[in-house]
Amino acid sequence: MARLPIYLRALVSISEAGETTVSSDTLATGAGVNSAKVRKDLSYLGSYGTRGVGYDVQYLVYQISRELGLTQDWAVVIVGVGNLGHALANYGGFAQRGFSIAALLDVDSRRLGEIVAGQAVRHLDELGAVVAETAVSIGVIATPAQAAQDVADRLVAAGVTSILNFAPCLLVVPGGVDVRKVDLSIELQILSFHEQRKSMLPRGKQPVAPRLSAVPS
Amino acid sequence: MARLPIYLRALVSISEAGETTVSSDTLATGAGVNSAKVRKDLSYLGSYGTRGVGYDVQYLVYQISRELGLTQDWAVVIVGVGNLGHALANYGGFAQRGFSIAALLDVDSRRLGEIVAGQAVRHLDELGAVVAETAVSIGVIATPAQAAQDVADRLVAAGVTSILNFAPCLLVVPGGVDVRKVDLSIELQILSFHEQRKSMLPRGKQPVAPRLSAVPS
DNA sequence: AAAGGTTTGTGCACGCGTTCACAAGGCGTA
DNA sequence: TACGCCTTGTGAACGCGTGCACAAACCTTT
Repeated sequence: MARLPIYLRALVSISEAGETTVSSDTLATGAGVNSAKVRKDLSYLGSYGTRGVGYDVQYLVYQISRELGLTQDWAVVIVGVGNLGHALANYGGFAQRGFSIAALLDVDSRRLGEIVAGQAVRHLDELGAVVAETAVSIGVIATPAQAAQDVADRLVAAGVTSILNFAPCLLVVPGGVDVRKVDLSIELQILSFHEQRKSMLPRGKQPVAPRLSAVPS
Repeated sequence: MARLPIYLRALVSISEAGETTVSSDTLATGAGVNSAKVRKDLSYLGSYGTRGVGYDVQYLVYQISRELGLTQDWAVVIVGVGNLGHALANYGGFAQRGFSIAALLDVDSRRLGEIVAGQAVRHLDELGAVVAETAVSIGVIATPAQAAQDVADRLVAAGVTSILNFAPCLLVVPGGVDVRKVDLSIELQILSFHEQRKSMLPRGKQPVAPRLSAVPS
């Protein structure tokens, strides 16, 4: 389930607050969901809470971590060391959760050799070697859209079976390869949609300036 | 619908390829969904395709842009100018789609005055003034988790009604305020989950190193 | 004008996820 | 030990999104 990481974060927060046990209702509040949903989800992975008491926080953290595969370290390769690639490489949340950056790759010769987050940027052609060395199974694409499909093909060819795609385009990959997409501008467009709905009925604030030509790319 | 931005991107791509008309099947392929879903979605917003031909690309781009509120410019304020804030400020995809950055705010005195993407970083205390000046309705939170709720409260107090949250935490906001969450490490954890499932039955690659202590924060 | 091919629009049924509601069960207290 | 409180686990119904399948409609060709 996609909610397990949310529960995990809430549980860690609760654990840091000194609680040793937690009810489904408390956990649901911390995760922003329904308590019945929490119980169903936890029962799905054969959980063991005690009726009348709740769940043991530490035990639950371990169980979810194990289910998510976080009891192991995963090697990640980041392709594309632009603004976003820099931010991802320097983002501390990865190492904390057992994701180590095996390499930073790019094709721009001006970026090669640059030290980012303690690693030298290497050329994309070294992808095969990197994957072979460190058993990389997760690739992160932080390139422009037009390069993304080629990078994805290379990742798949090198044996990477999970891809996190930040490029604003559709990737086609063979079966057995998981792709998750994060598109910043789509998130903003969805917010824009809601803003517009809000400005319909109630006399709300208007946007900065109307535009007549609406052909975004 | 949350799929409209995807259709829009596919349509723009198709338009750039020189096509003036498009069938639901072609659009579905470009968006990675089912053709029936495309037709349902488009009919929902009172679309006008012609049977036997398809949809007029330009007209559809305009209709979807209007529905999403992209015929207007929206002012966005970015709070937190760390690695991620830098990347967001420099990300070209925003301006292209009618989102202009009204201000970059932070509380770290060392960052104040720094020029990022053509703008000087201002102090978070100026939020009220910024919102009043430029009618900001969308706020982006790119701060550490512990500061996120406070920033969200300030945004709401200043009149911002849509928030894009990159901080890994749950935000509580009053009704009428939309929050969308983007959590990079959760995406990786979901991929980790799938990787682990893959390594179960088939004798697949193993992760770099097993970890015994699994208490991410 | 008529026929054939193509594509939209949509009624309908299937399936999944969500939620309610309650029985089962543990813990504390007397 | 018995009683009452609290919380889990889950059966069942509800609702929604998805996809199928087909009629309606348009264009092209003859």
